[in-house]
Order: sequence, then structure tokens, then C-alpha cells
Amino acid sequence: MELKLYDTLTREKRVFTPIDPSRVRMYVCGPTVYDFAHIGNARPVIVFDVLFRLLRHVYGEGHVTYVRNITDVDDKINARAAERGVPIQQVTEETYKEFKADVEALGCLPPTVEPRATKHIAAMKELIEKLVAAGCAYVAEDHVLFNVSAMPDYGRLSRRSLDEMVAGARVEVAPYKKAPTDFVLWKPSKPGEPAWGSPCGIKAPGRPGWHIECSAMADYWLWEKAKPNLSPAGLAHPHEFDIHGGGIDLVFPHHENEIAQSRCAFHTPAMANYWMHNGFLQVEGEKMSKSLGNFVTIRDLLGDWPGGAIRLAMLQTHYRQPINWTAEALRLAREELASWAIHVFDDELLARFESDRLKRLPPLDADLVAALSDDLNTAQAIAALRAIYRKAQKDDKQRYHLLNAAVFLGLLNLQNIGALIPSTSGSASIEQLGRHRDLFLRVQAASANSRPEIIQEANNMIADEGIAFKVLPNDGFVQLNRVSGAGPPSEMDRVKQLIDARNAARAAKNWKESDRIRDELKAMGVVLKDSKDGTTWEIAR
RNA sequence: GGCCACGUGGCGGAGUGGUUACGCAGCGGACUGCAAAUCCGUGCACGCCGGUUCGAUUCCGGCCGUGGCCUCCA
Repeated sequence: MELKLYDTLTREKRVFTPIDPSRVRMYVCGPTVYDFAHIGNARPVIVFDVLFRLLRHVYGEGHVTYVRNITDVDDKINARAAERGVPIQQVTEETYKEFKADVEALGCLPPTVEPRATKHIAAMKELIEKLVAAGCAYVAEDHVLFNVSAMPDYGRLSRRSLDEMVAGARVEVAPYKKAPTDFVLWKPSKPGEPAWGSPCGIKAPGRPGWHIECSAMADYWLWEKAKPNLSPAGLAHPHEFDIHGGGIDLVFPHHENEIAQSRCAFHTPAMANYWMHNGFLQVEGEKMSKSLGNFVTIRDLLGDWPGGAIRLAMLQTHYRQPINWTAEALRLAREELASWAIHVFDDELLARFESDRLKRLPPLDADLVAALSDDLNTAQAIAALRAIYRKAQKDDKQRYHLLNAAVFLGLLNLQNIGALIPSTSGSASIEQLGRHRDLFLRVQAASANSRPEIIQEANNMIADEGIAFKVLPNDGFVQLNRVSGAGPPSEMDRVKQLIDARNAARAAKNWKESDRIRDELKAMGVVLKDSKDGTTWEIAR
């Protein structure tokens, strides 16, 4: 199966051929950790997680290195720390933890490495000195600046000429720059700002610019650290790696500058062989901004929707298309996952699947892999899942394949399948569960880290009804329980009794009685579904 | 202002030089005592104007509309 990826540099879909198939290397720009990540931040994380999964599938799990950096030195972080009156490191550590929890709840695998900028200052300084030595950078007023004229095809990625950039510039040019397009590699720090000993003989302490961080960390992890594991073919292209990803807004200037830095420092024709960019995201048809009040954090969304539903909604649009983020799309995604969970999955299937996974996974659906191999066409991949779902209604084998495919795409795991199937313990009322269904889903969908807090919050809201959510220790499923006291006999048992009584009445063609019982169940919040195989029921919404 | 994308049926959203996306909603049918649910089937489309072509939603040009970048925002 050929894998094709769209390359922003050449603006075309090309067959993907890794430099070294035994070690496929990918770098994606990660978050700047100063606040909760928003849904726009989630897009590249999810998109490149799908790519990571696909690459692992094609080249083997141990043969893909995925680096996603953490930018933990940045003026926005400094500002936030000052605002809150806490040390910078506290801001970055806290935010990183939250980010990790969010991303996990969205079904993303951890990258191979998550390097932090502050741990790679030496590599950055080394790179800067290399650039100065090569005549591609210069020192001015304690800054080190990249000399853009040293890079002949600067602007190739973003398809803009130097003239355009100068003409279109709307910012004042700092006086120490030789040319308006030159950008900062290193800058001096004021007292109180994070600072390290400067390179190039600069006495004043300083800190790195944003662009150099990525060039340095990419090279450190994808070349210096990867070298020992590369085949001769891989070593023939020093410093180059396979895929560089990020949001489309990073094309200029960030990625353009990364290319300039890395290529000039290492004298290579390319930094990465494929440049991939995800499209932008709007919220309910409008640009997301704090002033419009439609700024949606991942955490907020996870409060209202299972992570799998967020992921499904996200992947329904091709990654390069703009996406309009709506509650309606989320609702549909949740309903769809719920219908899979309710109609074709059960505990026996999940248990069998989990035990199989430890040994060997069943082969993936060919249509699914073909769709993903065509420049990550997740919309078509999801269509393939729906086709399996349709077959799964009749063929038990297909249920297993659907589960396998959904787990592969990261849409479902044991925990969030449970999230879609509400249940009560003996004594809490089903009607109560129905009423608090959304709250239930919020608790069930929470990541392990954030769950205690969310469960506390949820339980505070329903405390006056004498009920509380409880996490079952074995499987992580959530139940609604009565807090204390004996309570009435199990309502679940009562439902079963009533259904049996109703079916007895129906068998006797006593419709009046059977309808009365159905109404009684309805009053409890239970909706019946009769089928050939018997009567099932679910919680009313 | 410069540069770059995008514009598909009631809604969301793939794809294609002539032939099915898919999902939701709608309609019809099966099932059912009725209802719900489920399953099966089905109508509805390619912003506007030109051009290339036997034929364009798909290629080219123009226009209109929306969005992005040019400000260390994914």
C-alpha cells in the first residue's frame, strides 16, 4: 500500500518514501505552555496522532520516532507568571500537566519524545554559533540575528518573495536589524526574565528566539540521538528527517525560519522531506477569539463531551480543510459512537479484544488503511468504519473488526466505550440518571488525572438529591449511586420485573395492561424497544 | 494593500473530466397490536460568468463571497 502525503513545499500529494524505513522521523510543533490548550491547538495534536498511528502501522511500532516539543520559554509565559505572581516554572509545569491530560483524553498516543526548550539551550547555542561562523547570522546589540539574505530560496515554503515581505510588513523594524526580514535567534533578558549565558561572546545573559528552539530540538532528537539507530541509507542524508508538521499559520514565519536555520547550519538541501500543515478552525462560523467570547478550551469541551466524540468530530473533516466547530457536529459524533457502543459492542467482545491485543491485533480493514494512506483522508476512513458497522449488524465477526478499526483511529477505548453506556447502581433512580446524563458523560469522559476534580464538581451539583457518581475500581466505569441509607429496592431489578410482566400481558394480548406497564416504565425514565430477540430498554433523554 | 487557500444537496462533509461518497434530517418500505428503536430502499448538489472538450462539479481565466498569513496565534 502506497502512502501519499501532501507536501506544502511542493504543493502536491507525493508518495511518501522515508529516508530510512527502519526509522521514520517526524517533528511537530507543540504547545507553548502558558494556559489551557484550546480546540484549535487540539487539531494538529489529533491529526498528527493519526499520522503517527498510520506510520506505526506501515513501518512497525518500534520504527517511528515522533517528536513534539514543549515551548516552555516564551514572553507569554513570563507575562502569565508575573500576572499570577508565581514562578515561571510553576506556570509551565502546571500547564504541561493539563495539556497532557487533555491530549490523553482525546485518545492521542504520547509522542516518542516531548523535548522542552529549556532543557536544550546548549543545543540552541551551538546551532547559533554555527550560523554565525557560517556567516548566516550576526551579533548586534546583544542580539543574534539571522541574516535572511544568506538564504537564497528563503520564502519558498510560504511562496512569498523578500520584496513582498518587506512591502507587506506592518511592524516597525528594530534598529539593530540589518534587513527588516532578519529574525532573532537570541535576545538579551531583562532582570527577572529567564536567562542563560549567551553565545558568541555576548556578555549579557539572554534567551533563545522561538524559531531556533525547533531547529535545535529537531536536530538533537532526530539526528544526533537517532544516528546510532540509522541504517547506512539514513546516514547518507545527515540532519535531514522525514516529516515536519504543524498548523498552517506556522508556515510563515516559523517554519520558513526553521528551514533557513537548519539548512544554513547543516548545509543541506532540505530540513524535512515533507511539510504538512493542518487547516484552521472556526467556532460556530466565527474566528475564535477571547473578545468574541467563543474561546473554547479542550478542557471545557471534555466537560461536555466524551473525548472520542471530540476526536470523531475533528476527523470528519479532512485535516487541510478549514473546519467549523459546532456543538451540532459534536452531538452527531457522540450519537454515532453511542450507537456503535450500544448496538454492536458488549462486555464479552471488549474483554476478548483486550486479551487479543496483548498477543496480536487482527488485520485492519483494507478500506480504512487505503483511505488514510491517501493523504490522511480521515473522512473516508470514517465512511469505511460506517460500512463495517452496517455489516456488523448481521455478522458477529464484523463487530470485532469495527472495534479494532475504531480503536486504531483512537476513537474508542475500554474507558470511553463505557462512557457512552450510562448505568446506575441498585438504588439511584434511573430517572435521575437520565436527567443527569450529560453530567454523567462528562465524568465518564474525564481523563484519569482530571477525574477526581470533575467528579467532585459533578457530585456537588447533585448532592441535594442524595446521589453521587462513583468510579468502579476495576474497569473505570462510572455509576450513579445513592449516597446513604438503604434506599428502595434495586430499580434495575424492578425494570426487569416490569418488562417481564408486560411481555406476559402482551403474550395474553392484554394490551391495556401492557401499555399501562410501558407508561409506568416511561414515568421512571425508561424507554422500551421491542425486537424479534426480545425487549431492550434504555434511559430516556 | 500584498500573498495564500476555500466556496458541493435542508445541514455537515469526501471525491471525480462522462458512472454511488458517507453521516444527520426528509420520504418510502420491512418489522410491530400500537409506539419507539432497528434494518432496507430512496429524492435532493457541485458560488457566478466565460473558455478548453464530444462532454466539466472536476482543467483554465475572470468575477463575487468566505477565511488565513503578512504581528514569535495550531
